Amino acid sequence: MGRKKVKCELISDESSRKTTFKKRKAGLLKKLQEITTLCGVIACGIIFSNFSTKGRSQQPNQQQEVWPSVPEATAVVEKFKDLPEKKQKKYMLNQESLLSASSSKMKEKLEAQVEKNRRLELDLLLADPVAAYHHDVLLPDSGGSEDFVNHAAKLDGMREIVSNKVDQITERIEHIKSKGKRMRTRYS
Amino acid sequence: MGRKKVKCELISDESSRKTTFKKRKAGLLKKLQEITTLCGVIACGIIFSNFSTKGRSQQPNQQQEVWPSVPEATAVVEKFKDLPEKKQKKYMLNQESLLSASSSKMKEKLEAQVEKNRRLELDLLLADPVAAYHHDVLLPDSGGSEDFVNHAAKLDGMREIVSNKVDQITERIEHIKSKGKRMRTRYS
DNA sequence: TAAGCTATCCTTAGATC
DNA sequence: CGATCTAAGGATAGCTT
Repeated sequence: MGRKKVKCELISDESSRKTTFKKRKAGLLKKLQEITTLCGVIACGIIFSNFSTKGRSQQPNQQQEVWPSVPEATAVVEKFKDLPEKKQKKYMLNQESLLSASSSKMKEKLEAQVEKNRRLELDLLLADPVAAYHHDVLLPDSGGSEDFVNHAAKLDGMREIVSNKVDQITERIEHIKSKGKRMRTRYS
Repeated sequence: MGRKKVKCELISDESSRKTTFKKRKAGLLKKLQEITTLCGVIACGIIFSNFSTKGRSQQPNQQQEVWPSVPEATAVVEKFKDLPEKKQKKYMLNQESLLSASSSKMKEKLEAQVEKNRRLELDLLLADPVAAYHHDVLLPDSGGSEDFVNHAAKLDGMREIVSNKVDQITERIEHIKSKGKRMRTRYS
């Protein structure tokens, strides 16, 4: 939109990135308001940003934008959390009946696994490299190109690690899938 | 928008209300995706609707639309819930400010804030962003085929998340590197 | 019922102050 | 910075298939 088309990628210039963020955030929240009113649905939106509010702030400050009011958003969030949990409980029941013949320790193990996965998912987000970028680059303030190079190097290393991890995961998935297929039917 | 302006109130005709909902939902999620990519922020959206999915469904079935993936949205939600209530209120954008914003100012004074605990947590995780995963991937196996199916599905979701992170990191690196060269790349 | 089509209205990138 | 303005690209209401 606007005077020029923009590529769908991170806006490099921080100033315009922040400006764009503010504008788009406003537009987004307005659209949330509209779909809620026009269609009679319940919705909420949560945005976390790390834009510094003060020029020389050395502290990365995490901010959240929420729509609609926090109480309402919280209610929606609770609702959202309820559904998946119920589904999960349902699944757990199936698992129990499936493993009923087995030791209760297996059940515990399964539950622990589910919990671990949940924790892991959260951790992955908290360790978001995007956050890391803000976190890191904002500190040295207007560092020279040296800082950027170092930082880039760090991220490079991180990417390599994560990239390898992706390959490992993919491999494991294939393994598990083939194993699962042999034992059972298929799944998408 | 479209051929005619619509009043900002519930659309009376259920059919067109549903159509509008589908269209606007798509637009909304797209905008979420865009602000995330363009501005490097973390966001999620949750929508509950009651539109019947099947032609002659009589039971009102509540459905949820989530962006991005459920695991990621869950993580954002967790993060949101973690913040103390006071802070939530402080950074809240409510409907009133949104409405009055159309005429003049929708500025939200957001003080700089130090999330020391969160920062520490981030630092720890950043030290080894994939440690948690590593720890987790090893355990599964055993159990029936359902386990494989379930596990594979989870890993699939996880891979998607991690894969996206890789892309983000790559993007960051390019951005930082170009910045380091003092060459502000233009985006067209 | 869903999928395309555009005329229109809306959002917003870039420029100014 | 933040508030405005404006040109352009985007989203979509009402129709058509």
